[in-house]
Amino acid sequence: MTAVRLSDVAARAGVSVKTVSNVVNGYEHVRPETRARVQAALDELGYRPNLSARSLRQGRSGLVALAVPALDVPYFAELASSVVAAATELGWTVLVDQTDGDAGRERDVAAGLSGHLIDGLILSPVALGAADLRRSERDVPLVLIGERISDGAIDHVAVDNVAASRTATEHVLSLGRTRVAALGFQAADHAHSGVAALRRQGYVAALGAAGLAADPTWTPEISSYTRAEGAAATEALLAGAERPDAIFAFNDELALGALHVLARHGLRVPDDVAVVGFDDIEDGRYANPPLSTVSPDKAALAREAVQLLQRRIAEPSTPTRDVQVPFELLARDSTIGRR
Amino acid sequence: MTAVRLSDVAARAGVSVKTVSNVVNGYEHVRPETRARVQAALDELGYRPNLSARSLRQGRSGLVALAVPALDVPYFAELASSVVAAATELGWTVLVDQTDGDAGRERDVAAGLSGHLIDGLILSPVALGAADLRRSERDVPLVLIGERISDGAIDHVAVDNVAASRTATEHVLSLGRTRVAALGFQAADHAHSGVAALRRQGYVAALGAAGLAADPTWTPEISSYTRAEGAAATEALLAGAERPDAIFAFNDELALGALHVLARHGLRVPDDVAVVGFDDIEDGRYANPPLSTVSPDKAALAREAVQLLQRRIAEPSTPTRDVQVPFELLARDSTIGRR
DNA sequence: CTGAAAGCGCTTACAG
DNA sequence: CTGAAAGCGCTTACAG
Repeated sequence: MTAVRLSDVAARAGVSVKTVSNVVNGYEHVRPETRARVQAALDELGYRPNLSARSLRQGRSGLVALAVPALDVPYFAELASSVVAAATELGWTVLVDQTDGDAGRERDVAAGLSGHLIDGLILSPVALGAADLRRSERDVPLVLIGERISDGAIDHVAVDNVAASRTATEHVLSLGRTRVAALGFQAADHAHSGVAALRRQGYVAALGAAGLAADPTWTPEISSYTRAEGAAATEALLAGAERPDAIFAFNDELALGALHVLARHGLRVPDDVAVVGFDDIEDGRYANPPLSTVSPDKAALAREAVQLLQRRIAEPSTPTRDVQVPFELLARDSTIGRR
Repeated sequence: MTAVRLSDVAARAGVSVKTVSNVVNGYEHVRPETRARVQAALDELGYRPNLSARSLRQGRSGLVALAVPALDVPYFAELASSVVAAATELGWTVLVDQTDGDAGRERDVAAGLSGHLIDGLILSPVALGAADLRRSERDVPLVLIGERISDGAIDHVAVDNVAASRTATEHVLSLGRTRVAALGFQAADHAHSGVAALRRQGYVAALGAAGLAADPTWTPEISSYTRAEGAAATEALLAGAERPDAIFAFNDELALGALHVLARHGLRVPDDVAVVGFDDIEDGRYANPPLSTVSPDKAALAREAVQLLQRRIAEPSTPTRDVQVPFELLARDSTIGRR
């Protein structure tokens, strides 16, 4: 709590505050011997700048926020980790915030985290649509991540969910499966997030191209993308008259729940039922059997989001961009068996 | 970027800045009609306080930091989620930081996150010992979480790792297993964290009480607590002359790696090998088979940490405390089979 | 290359 | 119950 101020350092070094500030901020034109004297004083006193003061003065804090629905959801945890890494390289400190997928929290966060504290925000929205976000009196540079809810009015980075979902469906179809259940359909009032609708679209398109129609009995509605919901929905599927021979889960957690229930029922994966997920979270790689999945390039997602934000902060009125990052289908044991 | 200031609101409402400040901060003695007029101006202008200015003035920011080694490690992700929830209840905003288990980063973070920006810090150290932490010129209230590296000089909250580890070991011994391997021993120079040493202690104690000795062939050294390491160590165990009939992994990720390899080798869990982990991460609940584990009360851990920090911030010189939170053994299929 | 001084937006004694 | 003014620690034109 010893609050060493710039002026303390200045007194010690026998120079003005301005000169100390110059040294601290790496300003070029300081005489070497002055610099050395100031640096010595800085070190002796253990000076560290007061960021509140600096931020008040400059109008920038060097803080950016990342807001995700939940930190304990593996996908978001992995994403957060990547974003923090990418932002740290730029010398930013990241304030990670948890919205719980709550519209109010998302709005608050989009409104600038209740204060002129952050220079920018990367938001993974669930509850809020593009319209809400545009309407909200934002005064903070914003980049949306992971959802194609943007209508072009806000910078946005995501994977092509429709194509990716179609690829996953085609993968199990190519294995000769014809009764392909989908886990992830949501009732209209839950489907704000967009992801559900987009992945559904890809699934239906792939079925259609194969001359198949989506069968409502194989597309149970679920309320959240958790293992528990995946397990419950799979139980329901298995209770039906005919058993699916493949399950495409719209995220890995749903798939892991499905795997759990299939094992409980003594069904073999993939022989009886093939399972493919989406997200490529680490859990899937070590599941029994290892989970096939669509792997979005999370590092690219994070990198692009941070770059878009940097650009937006530097030039607030630059045209918005919509960046797509690549994905890849990882065929593991849960669809193609032991290699 | 419309930067509405207190003085703008004051002008609009026809009162002084002081009065607006009083209303914003919920000061009691403001005449109701004045309050109403100010509130109206506040709403119309969409005023939001500048936190940098407030923090500069008050010396407090309302920000606390949580520093964990990695956000994408399930245990820390779940812990972070709990801490954020507990802190939010106090009206704090949490800045989550990732140290990568790097000593330099931990030191920086302990030194106040490079600026008088945060009011306090909850740190889950890996690389730094109590001595380092005490020595570092800290000027920020600090609470340590999860490791018993504290020597009483710093507030600390954790589970009783020795007792918990002993309980896990006793559990498999009580099932009649006698060749109990342990996954989690670390070479001395990796064992900074203390957790490895403490859990090892509990394991050895339980074996000893059962008249058994720890056998080096069943306690392979591992370098990190990941699924990959758990898998590799289990491969090594299975390559040995005699097979263990139980594995106690010092965390669930190691255990999940073990489960993966046991399945690959066609071994039945728990019939051939029982497996018990530590941490109770969600992945374990849906593993095949579901993973028995020691479950520390993470919510309590988070709550206590936040309370200790609140107390330390309010009274910087209050005596340090060492809080232990309860744990519970969850016996699931991986040790006791299908119920 | 360096200094003196203003001002970022807020809160808080101090008056009234 | 309300106002005028100082000051938190910094950066930045403005001089020299």
